[in-house]
Amino acid sequence: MDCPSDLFQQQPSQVCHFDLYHSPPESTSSGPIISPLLHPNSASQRWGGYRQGQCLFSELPAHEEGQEVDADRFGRKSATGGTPIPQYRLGERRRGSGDWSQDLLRVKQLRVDSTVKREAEAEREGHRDRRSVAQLVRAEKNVEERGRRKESREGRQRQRRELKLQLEETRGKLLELQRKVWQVYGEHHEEEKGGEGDDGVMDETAEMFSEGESDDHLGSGLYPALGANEKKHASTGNENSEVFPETPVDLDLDMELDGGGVWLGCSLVQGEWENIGGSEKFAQALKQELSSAVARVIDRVLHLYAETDQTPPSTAVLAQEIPSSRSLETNPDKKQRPGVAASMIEQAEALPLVAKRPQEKRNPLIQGRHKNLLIPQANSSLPLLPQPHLSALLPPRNKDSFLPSCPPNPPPLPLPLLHYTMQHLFTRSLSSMPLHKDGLPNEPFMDFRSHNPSFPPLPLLGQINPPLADRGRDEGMRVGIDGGDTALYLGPGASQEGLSPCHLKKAKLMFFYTRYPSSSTLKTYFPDVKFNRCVTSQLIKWFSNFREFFYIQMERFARQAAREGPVTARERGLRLSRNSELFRILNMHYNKSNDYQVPDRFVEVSEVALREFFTAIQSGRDADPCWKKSIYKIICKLDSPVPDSFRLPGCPMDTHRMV
DNA sequence: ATTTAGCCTG
DNA sequence: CAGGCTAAAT
Repeated sequence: MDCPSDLFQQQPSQVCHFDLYHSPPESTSSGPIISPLLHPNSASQRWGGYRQGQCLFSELPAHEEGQEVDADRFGRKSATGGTPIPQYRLGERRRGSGDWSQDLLRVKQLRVDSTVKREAEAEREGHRDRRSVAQLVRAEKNVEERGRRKESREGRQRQRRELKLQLEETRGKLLELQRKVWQVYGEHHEEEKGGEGDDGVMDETAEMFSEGESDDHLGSGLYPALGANEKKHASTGNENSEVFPETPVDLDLDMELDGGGVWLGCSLVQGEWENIGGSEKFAQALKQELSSAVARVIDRVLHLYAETDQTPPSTAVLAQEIPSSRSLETNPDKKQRPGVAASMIEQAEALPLVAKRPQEKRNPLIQGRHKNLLIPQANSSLPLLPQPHLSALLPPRNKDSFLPSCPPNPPPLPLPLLHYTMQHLFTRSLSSMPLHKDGLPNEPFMDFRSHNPSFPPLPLLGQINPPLADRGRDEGMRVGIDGGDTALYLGPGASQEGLSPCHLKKAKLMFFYTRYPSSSTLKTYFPDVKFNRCVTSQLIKWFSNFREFFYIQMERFARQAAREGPVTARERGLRLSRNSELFRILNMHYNKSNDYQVPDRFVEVSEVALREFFTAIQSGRDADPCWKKSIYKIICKLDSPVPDSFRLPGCPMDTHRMV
C-alpha cells in the first residue's frame, strides 16, 4: 500500500477549485482526503455516494432532480414538485391517472421534458441550442434565477458544512486509527511480555487528538472507552442530520476496525516490529505516517477554506470547530492565514506538553565491577544502566526500509507552518510512546522514574495550560505539570534548516544524560530541526566534541590526582564534589548559564570516568596507545535516558536554578 | 558505500 | 567548535 502522503499528492486536482456553480461536483469532495487512504475499502464507496449527493446539489436543486429521476422511472410523481411542468401535462394527469397508455404517454412526455431541461442547462453553460423550446427555457430560467440566489446562500453554507464534516470525518478516521494502533500494539504487547506501556500509548494517542481539537465530543477519557465510537457517531450524525438529513454519513467504524490492514498496510508488517528494534521502527513509522497524513489533511481542508470562503463566517466556523480555549501568546510569525490558520496553529501549539515526570525514587545502588577500591562506600550510588545503543539494536537503514515511499521530509504544502505544527503535534505525542520496555535511551520516562531518581524532574511549563495536561491520565503514567517543577521551553517554534545556538545549548544539556546518543535519538530530541545528513553529522560531531572535552578533563584531573598523591586520592575516593574544580569546569562547559541543575547521574558518571582514568594511569596502562578505549567502552554504557522534556523543541530551562 | 568514533588541528 | 582525516563497523 502506498503511503498516505503519496496518495495525497496523487489527488491534487480535487482540492484546487471550489466553484459553487460551474465546477464539477467532484471538486467539492476534496474532503475524503484521508479516508480512502486509511480505509480504501469502505471510504471510497461512502464518499462516492456522498459525492453523488453533492453533484445533485451542485447542479440542480436537489428535489427537482430527484423527482425528475423518479418521474422518469415511475411516471406518476412528476408533476408534484416545483418543476415547471407545462400545463398540458397537468391536464393530462387529471384526465387519466389510472390509464396505462396515458401513463406511457406521460412518461414519454417527461422524457422530452427532461431532454429540454438538459438542453436549457446546456444553454446556461454556454452551448446554445436553437431547437430548444423558448417557453420552457424561459420558465426554466426563471426558476433557476431564483434557485441560484438561494443556492448561493445555501450553497455557501453547505460548502462550509461540508468542509466541517470532512474535517470531522477525518478526525474520526484518525481517532480510529489511533485506536487501532492501540489495539494492535496492546495485543502485541500483552502477548509478548505483558506489563507496562499500553495505556501510555493510548494516552498519548488519545491525548494527541482530544487535546488538539474540540473537547466537546472528542474530549477527555476517550480511550479506551468503547463509547468513543458512539460518541463520535453521535456527533457526526447530528451534524449530518442538520446538513444532509437524507444522507447520514456512516463512518463504518467497525469495518475499519476489522480491516486489520491500516497500519500493517502502511509498509509495516507486524513481524517487523515484534522485536526490540522493531518497536523503534514502529514508533518511527507511526510518527511519519501520522504526521504527514494528518498535516496534509488539515492543510488541505484549511486551504479549501481559505480559498473558497474568505469571509468572516468561515473563520467562525472553524473557530467553533476548534475552540481555542487556551490562552496563548500570539505568534507573530504564524499569521499567514489570518484567522483560520492562526487559530489552527494556536490550537496546535497549545497542546499540553507531554511531561512524564520522573519519580523521586532512589534506584538500587549497584556496587558493581566499577567500584574501585579507591572509592569509599559512601561514594557511589551509580546505577549501572546498561543501555545498549539504539543504533546497535536497529537494523541498518531501518528507516528507509519500512517507509519506502515516504520521504522523511515531505515536500512543503500550502500551509507549511501548519504542517510543521502538526508534525510537532505528533512528534510530541508519539515520541513519548512507551515502546521500549527495556529502558533504551530513547524511552526516557519509563526508566527515568526508576533509574534516575536523584535528578530533579524536569517538567515543562511554557505554553502549557495546566487543565489540559491534567486531563485523563490513567495510572499516573504521565504526571502533569505540578507547581514546583518548572522548566521553561524557550526557543524556536518553527522548523529550522540548521542548528541554532539554542540547539547547541540543548545538546550540551543532553550530554548530562547521554554521551553517546544515536542519530535516531537525536532526531527524537530535536523535533524542531529539519534533519538532513549535514545536520545529523553536525549534531553527532557536537557530541563527539563534548566527549572529547569531557575525556580530556577527566584525564587531566586523573593525572593531577595521580601526581598529587595517590594516597590522598584514594582517601578521598576520587569523589567529584560539586564544589570541585572539575565539576565547575564541566558545568561551565555544558551548562554555561548555570540555569540547569547538573544531574547527579552525570556526576556519578564523571566519577567513574575519573576513576577509570586514574587507575589506568596508576597502573601504567596509559602506555598503551589505545588505553582509553576501554574507558570509553565503560562510559558509553552509562548513558541514561534523556528526560522527556528534551523532546520538545527549544531549550529546556530549569527554573529551579534561576538565581 | 555509508555512518560514526576518535584524533588532530586551527 | 568545525574541518579533515583514518579506522572500524555496518
